[in-house]
Amino acid sequence: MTASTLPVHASIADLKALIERQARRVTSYDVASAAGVSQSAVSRCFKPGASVSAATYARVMQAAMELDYTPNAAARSLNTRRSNLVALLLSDQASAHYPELLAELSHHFSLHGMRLLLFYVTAGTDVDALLADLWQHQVDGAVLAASLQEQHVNQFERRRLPMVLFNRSLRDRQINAIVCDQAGAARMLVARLAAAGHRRFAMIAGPASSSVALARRRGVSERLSELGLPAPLIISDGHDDLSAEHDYASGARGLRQIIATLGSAPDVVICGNDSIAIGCVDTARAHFKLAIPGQLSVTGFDAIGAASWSSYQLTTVRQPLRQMARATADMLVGLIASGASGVERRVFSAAVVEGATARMGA
Amino acid sequence: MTASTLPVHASIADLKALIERQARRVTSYDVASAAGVSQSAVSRCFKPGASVSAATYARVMQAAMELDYTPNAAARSLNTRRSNLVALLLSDQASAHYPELLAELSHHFSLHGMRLLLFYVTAGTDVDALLADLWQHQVDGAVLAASLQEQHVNQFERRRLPMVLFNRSLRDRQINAIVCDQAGAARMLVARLAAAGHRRFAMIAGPASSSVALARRRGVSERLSELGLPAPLIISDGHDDLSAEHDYASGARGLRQIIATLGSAPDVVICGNDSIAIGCVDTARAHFKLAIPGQLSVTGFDAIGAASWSSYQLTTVRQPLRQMARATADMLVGLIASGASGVERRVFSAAVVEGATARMGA
DNA sequence: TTGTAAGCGTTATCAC
DNA sequence: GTGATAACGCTTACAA
Repeated sequence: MTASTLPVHASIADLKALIERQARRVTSYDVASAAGVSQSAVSRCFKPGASVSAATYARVMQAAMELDYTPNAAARSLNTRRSNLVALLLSDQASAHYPELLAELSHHFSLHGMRLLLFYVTAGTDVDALLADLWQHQVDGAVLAASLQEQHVNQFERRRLPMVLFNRSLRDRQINAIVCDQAGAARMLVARLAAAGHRRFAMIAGPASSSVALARRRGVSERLSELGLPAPLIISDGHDDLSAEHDYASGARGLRQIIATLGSAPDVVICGNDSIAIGCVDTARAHFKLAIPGQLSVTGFDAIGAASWSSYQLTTVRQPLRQMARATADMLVGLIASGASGVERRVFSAAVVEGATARMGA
Repeated sequence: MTASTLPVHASIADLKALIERQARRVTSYDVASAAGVSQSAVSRCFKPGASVSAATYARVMQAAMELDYTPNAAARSLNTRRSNLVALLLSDQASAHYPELLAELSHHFSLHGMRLLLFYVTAGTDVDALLADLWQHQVDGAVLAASLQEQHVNQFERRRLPMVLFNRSLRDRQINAIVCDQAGAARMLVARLAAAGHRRFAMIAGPASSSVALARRRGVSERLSELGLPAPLIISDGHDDLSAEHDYASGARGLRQIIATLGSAPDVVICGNDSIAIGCVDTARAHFKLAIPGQLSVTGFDAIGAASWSSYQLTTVRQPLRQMARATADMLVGLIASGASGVERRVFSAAVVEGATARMGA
């Protein structure tokens, strides 16, 4: 027993000292020599479905543990051409409106052994430089949750980098995407409001730079026209400075503008998102002394945390964000694994959350 | 002219076809052969301060462009031992309370050419597995913005991986950190409230698992005792399910519990964060019909977006989050560059935001 | 300034 | 099951 263990321990200590002196990393060669096997045996032990005898495996793992050995992802990536990295292109809008998105995506990708490399796309971002950096990192795929110009999206295709658009699409282009039917959600909301007797609609839309906001706006207009109701008065701030405070302020401003324009309150104000809606509700109550939903209905989108606060209990629309995050990971992982080219577009639908800020007939 | 350009174009097309056929990536060798230089010349052209003649540089860049060449970060990382990757360990608490943190960190690291690799640490996370994955990725450093056990933090030191703790610290340990003086902020708040005449204090603390929440709680208690005021009644939910809704609900529950325990409302309720405070304000108004701040003062922490909404105008405390993010990037980049070992701890201080939910004497 | 050649630490192919 | 050996694509002395 001592005869077999002592020499091993001695050599492990020596090895560690040697590695230290040479200021290099612990490699699979070190583990191999410590375990008395070949380097390729070590490599196999760290590959999930490889054929190694139990005895070899045990000795290798023991040595690896004693040396604090960890496989080097850069070296592996060089060889396998798989980095297990996924680029996430995120706008500050997306992260502001869907704080849980990131955690969900991260979670689902990690289930597949993949990690997220973060690329924030904000107003001042040099997208070309960002992409140049992105290509270098050899990511296996990308999730596009930021609005990019078509020319930039095209580069992903040219480089054959698997990608999935999240809640956005490109006109006249078939691209893999996970989306929520924003227009459909808006249409449904309009239909329910109309059924409950609302006739004079107004809307405070989100930023025109957001495809989500545009789709909601389109859905509202179209459905109203189909129902033979008058076109809504639509207010839209040109704000790209996306912060909850800004949205709140545009809700407040928007309502004032609507009432100034119409001369009186409409039946309902459909707001492009919940922050806007809350700003609208607060202004309606405090400034115009309107009872909600008695004298004015207000609705939002997204079902953020504050929407359920008892002061608001906002009538809003919830996207199945967790499912969408999961679908995004599954789709991208599938594309990466199969190298497939078939374009798929998964459309989720949103659900109206009946709160207490809109009259909804029985 | 044609004599010099035509052949080049022909060979570039051939080269692209060849690479395509061999299903391999475009390498610096391809660029070298297209530009008629050696591979190392190409490498130099992509290295910032290298010595290359203008003519060579131009031809290389031309060829690189035509071939869509991009340096391979994995290969570079393999021999420079620098990945330009920073691991960000994030709790869902941190991302929920500081939605802008991520964007700020990402921005400041990108200024140094570094990208964030995301590691979410949530309740169910297997931290050992997470760290195993982290080591493999050869990150140059790590930002720890999640609560980890000491044994896990120690592993970063053992592996000599530069790290910076964000808004947390380890008892009896000197570790590089960027923090905000939560206890100091709480003390200042207490002092101001006491000066304005508040005597009976209560607190609805955040989760005991959060070091930030604990520090705030400690600051409140200590300062009150120094002032010779009675110890506060402290309510704390054991909630680790961190969502804005949950915080809001604990604010509501907390106030009921406080009033039930004391038999009447205290002078002020200091809440561990803004969501809790807003829940408390709503319940005070709607359920207990208390005028705020007339009959009850309420304060929060963090100055989230909703704190400034006109229904609340919360008196709260703001951390200089952007500066802290910047300092984090600077510190970590410095540590990576210098291989330094000196421990530094930068402490930022927070500022009271005078809202309308607490009586603050002149 | 430019080219040659030796790594960096893996995985993969192929005999044994 | 196991061990040589050749990539993977780059950086970096060193020589020219």
